[in-house]
Amino acid sequence: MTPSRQEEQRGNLGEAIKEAAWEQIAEAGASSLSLRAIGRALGITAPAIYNYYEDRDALVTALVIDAFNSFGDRQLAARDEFPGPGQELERLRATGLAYRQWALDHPHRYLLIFGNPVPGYQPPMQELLPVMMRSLSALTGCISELHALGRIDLTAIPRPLCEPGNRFFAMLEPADDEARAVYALAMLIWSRVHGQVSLEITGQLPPFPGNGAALYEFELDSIARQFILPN
Amino acid sequence: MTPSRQEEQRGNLGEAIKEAAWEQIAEAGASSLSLRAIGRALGITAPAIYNYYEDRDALVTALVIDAFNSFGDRQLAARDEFPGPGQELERLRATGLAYRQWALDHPHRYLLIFGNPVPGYQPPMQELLPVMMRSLSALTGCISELHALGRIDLTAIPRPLCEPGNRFFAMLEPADDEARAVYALAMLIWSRVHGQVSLEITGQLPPFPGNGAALYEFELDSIARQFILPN
DNA sequence: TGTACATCAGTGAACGCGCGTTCACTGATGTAC
DNA sequence: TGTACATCAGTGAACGCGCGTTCACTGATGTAC
Repeated sequence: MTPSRQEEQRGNLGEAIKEAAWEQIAEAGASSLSLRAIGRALGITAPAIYNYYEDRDALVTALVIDAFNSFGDRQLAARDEFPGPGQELERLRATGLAYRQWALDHPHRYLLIFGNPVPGYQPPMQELLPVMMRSLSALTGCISELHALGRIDLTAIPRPLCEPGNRFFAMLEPADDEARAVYALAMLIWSRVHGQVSLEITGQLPPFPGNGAALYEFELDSIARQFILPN
Repeated sequence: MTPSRQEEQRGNLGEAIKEAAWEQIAEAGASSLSLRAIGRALGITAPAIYNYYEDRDALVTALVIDAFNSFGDRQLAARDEFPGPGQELERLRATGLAYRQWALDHPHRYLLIFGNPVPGYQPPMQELLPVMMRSLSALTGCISELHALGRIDLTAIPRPLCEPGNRFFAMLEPADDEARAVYALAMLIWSRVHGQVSLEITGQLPPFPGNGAALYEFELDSIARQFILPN
């Protein structure tokens, strides 16, 4: 059954609303997202939006999910440009570079999902957690893969981080010490990468306005040197 | 001349306004700061606030400055607990630990100064830059000090980061390559430290809810191992 | 010590604004016979 | 092919709300003689 004209229209306006929302967020940040302003931008009235999203929070949730998916897609695509065996390090590096590049391309989306919480918005964690995990799956996948090849230097990862008994590890079904170490490393890498990227896109990395790339690549190399064994 | 009762009162209410503002920020974030709500909390009317701050932006600026100063003070005090010669590494470590602890103690102040920009607030950079620099002066001071002792491994710092010709280095008067390398290292450290701290206080570092300290101390050690030569 | 005056922190009403959400509606589109 | 009906996306008015900021004011406090 092909979609009726009504259904087509419905789908299109639903997307157009999100696009207008992103434009607003890019101009003034996520916290000043306004249904009335979206309506104005699209030449419709604000109540029309309720045909597409239950309320303002539902729209924000849709935006967050889209952002996570776009972010994850970009990293997975970059990783998959080095599909061969023996290219594990290249895959990790490509994932890291894609992480930063997506954030630079979409600073407001990055800040929406990883920055300050949006005031008044209560994120539906149950719905968001899987899509958030997926958005980091290229990174965790690369690390797991290297670990399977015995190339993660487990001795470089501090013991306390591998202990069971916290809510995150509880989600990984049968996790042994090694599996936990692998995840701990992924989070450590994430933390370093996020630090620079978040300072960079908020304009707070003063020394290197033109050299963010150099600092970032140095950090990726530092990570590889510190935790990954040569082949 | 001792302050008149009017002047005393004036000073106290000015401070009380900031305290009430911090309480509001702690509850709902900086972007929902409202003069009327502050008035309500203090049992005064909103226009009275205009006797103390020119407008809402001026109040936010005062809060930002206070936060930077409190943040800087804490790090400088922690550093100064190891005043002896030969305690340079302890000073650096104490500074780093104080950085995280202050952020954990005052997450909303940290997010105000280093997180997403406050929507609608245009920070007066000229006024804020010195106080921001001071808030990181414990870190930059420790690094300079180690450098003076020849204990910074300059070969570990990538060349591109030390090149002149960007706005930050332009502020440092007679800067040679080495001085630039020292600042570059400080910013690199800042970026790593900020990454973990910002994820931690926004509740996004899932694996280590109780182990943030362990990961953080590991990162401080990694920094020392990577960039600082043994005595 | 007492009186007249000046100061000025805080008031309360008002301005114009924007917001999310509800609700009865209308009018174009699509369906059934 | 033509007519009667059903659907439902979008409208426009209204609800109650909160906001920053202005302004003329008042009344307690402090000062000068």
